[in-house]
Amino acid sequence: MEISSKYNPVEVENKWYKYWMDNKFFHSVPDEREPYTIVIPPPNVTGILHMGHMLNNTIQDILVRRARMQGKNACWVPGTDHASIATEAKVVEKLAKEGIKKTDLSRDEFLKHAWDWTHTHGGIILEQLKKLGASCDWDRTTFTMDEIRSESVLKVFVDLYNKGMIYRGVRMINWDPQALTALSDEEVEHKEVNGKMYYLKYAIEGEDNAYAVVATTRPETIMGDTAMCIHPDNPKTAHLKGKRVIVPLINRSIPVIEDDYVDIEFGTGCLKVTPAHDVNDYMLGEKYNLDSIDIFNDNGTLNEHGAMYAGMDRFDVRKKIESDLEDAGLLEKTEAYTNKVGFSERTKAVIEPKLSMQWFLKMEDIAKPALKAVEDDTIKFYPANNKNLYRHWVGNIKDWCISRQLWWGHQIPAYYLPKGGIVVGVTKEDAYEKALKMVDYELSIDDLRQDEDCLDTWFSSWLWPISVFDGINNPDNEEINYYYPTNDLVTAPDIIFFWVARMIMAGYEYREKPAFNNVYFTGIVRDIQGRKMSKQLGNSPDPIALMEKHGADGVRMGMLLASSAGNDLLFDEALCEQGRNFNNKIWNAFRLVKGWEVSNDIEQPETAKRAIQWFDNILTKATAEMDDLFSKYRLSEALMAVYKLFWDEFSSWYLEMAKPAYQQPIDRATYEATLSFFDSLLRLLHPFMPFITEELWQALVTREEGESIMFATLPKGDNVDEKILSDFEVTKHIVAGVRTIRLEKNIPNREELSLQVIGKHNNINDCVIAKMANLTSIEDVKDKTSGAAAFMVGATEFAIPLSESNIDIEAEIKKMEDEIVYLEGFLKSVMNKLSNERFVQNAKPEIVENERKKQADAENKIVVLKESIKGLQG
RNA sequence: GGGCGUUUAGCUCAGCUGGUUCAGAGCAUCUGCCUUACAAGCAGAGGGUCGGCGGUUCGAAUCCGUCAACGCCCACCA
Repeated sequence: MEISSKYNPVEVENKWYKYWMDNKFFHSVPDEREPYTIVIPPPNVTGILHMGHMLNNTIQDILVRRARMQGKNACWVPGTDHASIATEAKVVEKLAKEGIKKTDLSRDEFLKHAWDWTHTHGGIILEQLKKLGASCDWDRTTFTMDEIRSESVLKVFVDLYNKGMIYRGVRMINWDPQALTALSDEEVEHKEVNGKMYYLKYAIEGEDNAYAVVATTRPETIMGDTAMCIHPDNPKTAHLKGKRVIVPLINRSIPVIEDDYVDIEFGTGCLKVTPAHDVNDYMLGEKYNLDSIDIFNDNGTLNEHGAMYAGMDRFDVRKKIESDLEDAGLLEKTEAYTNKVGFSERTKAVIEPKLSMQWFLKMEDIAKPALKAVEDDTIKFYPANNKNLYRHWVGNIKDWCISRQLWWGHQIPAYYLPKGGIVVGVTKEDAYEKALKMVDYELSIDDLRQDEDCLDTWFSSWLWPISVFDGINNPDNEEINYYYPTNDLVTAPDIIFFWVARMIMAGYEYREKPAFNNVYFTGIVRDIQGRKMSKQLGNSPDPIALMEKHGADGVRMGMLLASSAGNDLLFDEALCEQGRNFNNKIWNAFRLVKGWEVSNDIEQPETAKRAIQWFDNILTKATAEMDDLFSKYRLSEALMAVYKLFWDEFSSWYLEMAKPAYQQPIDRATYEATLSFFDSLLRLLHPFMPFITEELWQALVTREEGESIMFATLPKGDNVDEKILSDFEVTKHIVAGVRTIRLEKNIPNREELSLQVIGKHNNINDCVIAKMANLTSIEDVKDKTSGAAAFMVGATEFAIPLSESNIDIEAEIKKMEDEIVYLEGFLKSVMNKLSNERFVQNAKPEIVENERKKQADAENKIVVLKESIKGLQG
């Protein structure tokens, strides 16, 4: 045999990807067809492919390929994200290894390093996606910091500023002491941490040996205390009213204030107030006009306000101050305590609340249309329960801190004037022109000083569905008008706030249209034990290695099999094996069909006619099922439907029926029908498994250069003849019945048998039964041969006369008696229902009718079986 | 502390508005097969009190209540 019995994906996959690229099959330009658009969630420019990307992009590719095969003008736009914090951190780390400190570099010098890094490591991930078969329009590859995208970002900033939606102000923000930047609320993860509750003794001024005890988790912040707060109605602390207390160790006197913010039940009833380092304390500070003492440097060490701890790290101070307080007799006790601590989503550093001057975007108005769109299903979420999450967040939205103290990103296009004041302009020249109109003094362009900060990465990615078509800079260009709104967005639910919600807002703000019609939220890829995949655990397989081992098609299928809609996915490499096995199954079915010798002179056997008629219907039915499943984004189930169609219906049933006898040629009509079925199956499979389907589609019949299954239209799911299908189900049961008897009686398949039918039987598929079960005859009889092995399908009994050695009358009787016992139990439950007057009165007529039918069938079967037993015994 | 979700076969999951072929699928398991496409395979089989309890109903995996376990999101209790 010249074709290997094992499918070898690797070379096949490379070959066809190149073919698709060479022919520019992924490229889309606007035309008269209906567009279908997806924008990729841009991966970090210097990132590498992980399993989450694999899942996400497999799903996108399935959707895009399917749309393409539905005749739509499919456009999947790829690109990468500059990932401000993550990339800057990597570059800083790399420089550190070379002994270079970021602070020793100028902004321009640093950016040169960052661009070098980006050019060296950038875009690797896109190359990796090609291995997966991603049919992105690579000619459209964009980057959030390329010229068009950068200009878009700056324009939007200026526009929002001019509309009064962007403002600058001092607020309590989340400070990342490692990345040395402010973060938005969304970039902070709150986690439970086992720590201690410290009970500190604050001496009461003017009283000897009298203390007010404060419970705190952060003793290192006492140097920032500017008040102690009690509840006005708390009798336990009433004696402190109007007093002052002394901050331990540093002996500074602070007032006792009263506010009902304090929880009487919690701790000691005394709260230390550190306005510079706690959001609540800050609010108290505002309310009572307290001083704010910032005791931290930006990197989390204490500054000069930290007194004897100046220069030490905040966590070292916590340890040190504990023993110092103890030595001073000012630590009453400590207790184990669990509280929630904020961590930087990127650097994992503990966040420090910090009072700081930052840029903010007002969210209230911009959020309104975005809330409505999801609420009224203009934008549909799959699974829909994410709507709750979305509604809650968008409904309670706070202003977005958009400035970052980083260099890698879009520098904020705001310029400070020498004598105070800010101008905002896309370019320095724009800003200068504006500035000239504002000031009454001599001003040169060099007098303008640009804000040092850059914008949050998400401030560029929220424009993505628009900016990739240049719809910000050229709002009326052909592409944006054609491709926007995009159709589907496929993303992980953990960026619903970061990205999805904000894209919807930008969509309405700048296009007055939804950014996309549907959002498909994938699950999170976990390992088989349900743990998140992480570098630390080392439980994330290398996607490239997986694809080399099982083929991209196999891995795609493995991913999808595990990802039932709306659930996290427990990835198991065994699923890729299942995918690979399926590839092999398809491959071998192809080998069989291609191995047939075709003859024009043979008449088409009846079996083949029946098989073709049946398969035609079941194919159509499965197609309709898949259409329905796709419309609900239940891709995993759609794959399973076509999997079963191919493996069970086509391979195990159809091909076995259509197959000519050993070394015999096949008739032309059956051959053509089989090729046509195979072709349809490959089309249905193509979105899931692009490579093997292209390989076989090309080899199935002679194709022209430049043809591809990518553009073959999908089969239509029409109405089917249910009678043919249900008749065939009975046929299958009869065949299975014979096969079971062969197994039980140890009768080899090659040994021919005959079948007796006792009772009603539609003999339309008898030729099929004979072929599939290797029977010489099927005949209606009144009484079966004594000792024949019998089985029932419906109310009809089938029997196989056996040779002497196989007859076991006892066993036959036992089998039938067991069946009778079961049927009698069943009958009893049916009768219970039917004898219940309220059931007969209240239930729908067809339900009652059905129970009657069940009763009749069961009674009938029991009669047949009893007769049979009598026959055997007699 | 609020809100949401999940709980069905050994595993991963389907089961829409309560009643037909409602207890299912794939994988895994077991049995028999190197049968002339495929042992990465073929044929067959077993396996579940639908998380617990209570209620509504002629009838509940499905509706209601409650409890439990797990998961996620949000929130300023030091």
